[in-house]
Amino acid sequence: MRHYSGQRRMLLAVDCIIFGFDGKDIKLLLIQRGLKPEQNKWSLMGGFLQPDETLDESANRILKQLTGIEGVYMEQLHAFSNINRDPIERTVSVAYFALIDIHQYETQLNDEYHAEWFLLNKKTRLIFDHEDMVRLAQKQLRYKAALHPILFELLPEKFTIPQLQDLYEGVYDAMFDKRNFTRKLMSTGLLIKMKGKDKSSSKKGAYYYKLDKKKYRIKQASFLNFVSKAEKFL
Amino acid sequence: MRHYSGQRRMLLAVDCIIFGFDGKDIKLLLIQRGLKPEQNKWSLMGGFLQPDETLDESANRILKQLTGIEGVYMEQLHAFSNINRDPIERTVSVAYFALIDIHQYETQLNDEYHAEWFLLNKKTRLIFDHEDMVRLAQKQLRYKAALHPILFELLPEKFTIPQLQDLYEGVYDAMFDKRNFTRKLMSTGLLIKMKGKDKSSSKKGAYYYKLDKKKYRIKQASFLNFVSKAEKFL
DNA sequence: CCAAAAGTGTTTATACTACACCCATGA
DNA sequence: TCATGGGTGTAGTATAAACACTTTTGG
Repeated sequence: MRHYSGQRRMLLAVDCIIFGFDGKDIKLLLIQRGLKPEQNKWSLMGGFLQPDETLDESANRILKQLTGIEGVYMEQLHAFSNINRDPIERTVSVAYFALIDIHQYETQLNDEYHAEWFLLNKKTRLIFDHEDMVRLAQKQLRYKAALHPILFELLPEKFTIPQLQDLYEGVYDAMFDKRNFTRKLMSTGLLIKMKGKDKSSSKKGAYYYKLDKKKYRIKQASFLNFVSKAEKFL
Repeated sequence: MRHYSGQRRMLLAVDCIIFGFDGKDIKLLLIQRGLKPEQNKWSLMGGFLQPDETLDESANRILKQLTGIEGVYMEQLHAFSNINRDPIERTVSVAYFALIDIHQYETQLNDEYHAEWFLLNKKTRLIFDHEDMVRLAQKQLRYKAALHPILFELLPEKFTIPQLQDLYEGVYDAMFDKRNFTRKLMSTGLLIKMKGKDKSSSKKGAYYYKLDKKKYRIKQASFLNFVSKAEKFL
């Protein structure tokens, strides 16, 4: 037997929700769709699953095509399968979300795709069910970041505590007490204080920190509690 | 335009990891596969996604075919896409996991499929990548149950605290202090004490409780802390 | 010298852990 | 009457929350 008979084959797509942080705000990378239908409308970066690749490989290929970057944090989010989600043809799409450091890559954007960073809360109309995908990704980001230290993926090698706090406050759309925030952060043992200071946002300057990468890899698999109960969900 | 051109269509399958609890142990519902290849080997219950259904609908249809039951807790787990996961033909499978009360349904099993309940830790060899699916489902069950009160889905309407504790201990393969466990449980406000007692497992008998369904629906969306940090993951 | 952001401690309340004895009953 | 499992309380520790002043320095 070479095939299953009597079953219909379908298109499988992969769409990437790409989050970035510019030091102040959380942003979403969108492209102007080249294909019809909905040509020139804003859309997530996506593509079709190829015969010789897994979904993970496909998502990484797509991310690389658009941004030129590889090896970033990426996880499978959800498969979307509404029958008419793509008006042209039945297509099931598996959404992935990725976290990248904007600064490292903003110059690498591939112009061919007319990509742009959008503020996450500035609701841009997207094609198909891409808005559902973004909503779910945002929910998942909050969920995950409340328990695991994944938001470091959005920061450059060197970062300051106030930057980190801005990031968490952006993700949860909430304000945190900086004393309690700093204490929690330090209690993880994940941060290493560096010599220099970042003076770009104050006269006094804020110390740079970097991640203790060894501990980071271990702790990713375990729970943390960055965010208080009430704030874990909106 | 009626179709996307130049893209290959593929088979999409849905496989269901069905967990049950018999009052003592957590079990997994497996079937003897009717189709070749691997005919007569044990397998998850699965099927192909049909043109007129979403993945959620497909998973529910498959569950109903096998067990006759509907309306149980079910969530999408993950899409599995290894290129040769099915040796016959490239097939991407979306796994779902379901929680059902064994007692309510054990008589409804459809004999056509030679279904049987297996102890979760008794490692039965499964076809394809179904063991990966089960492992991931088990991990997800632990993750979710540490934060949300989903394990009630495995119990009948009326249940006792010791049953509930057996259930949690089974899921986490750990022992909990019954005083602390009871206190945590009661502090959720989700349980309503009933008149009768279950005398099937002791002479004194244990009080029956039922869920406060209204509060349950609200709390499912929020965090709980049934399990201590150390035990959230194995 | 002063505006603006960085950095730092203490107190209180809540939640978690460890731990041991009495109760009810059927056999 | 006794073996079996069910039910209950407390004290100590750890974690989280609320809260305000001092430091640094470029302009």
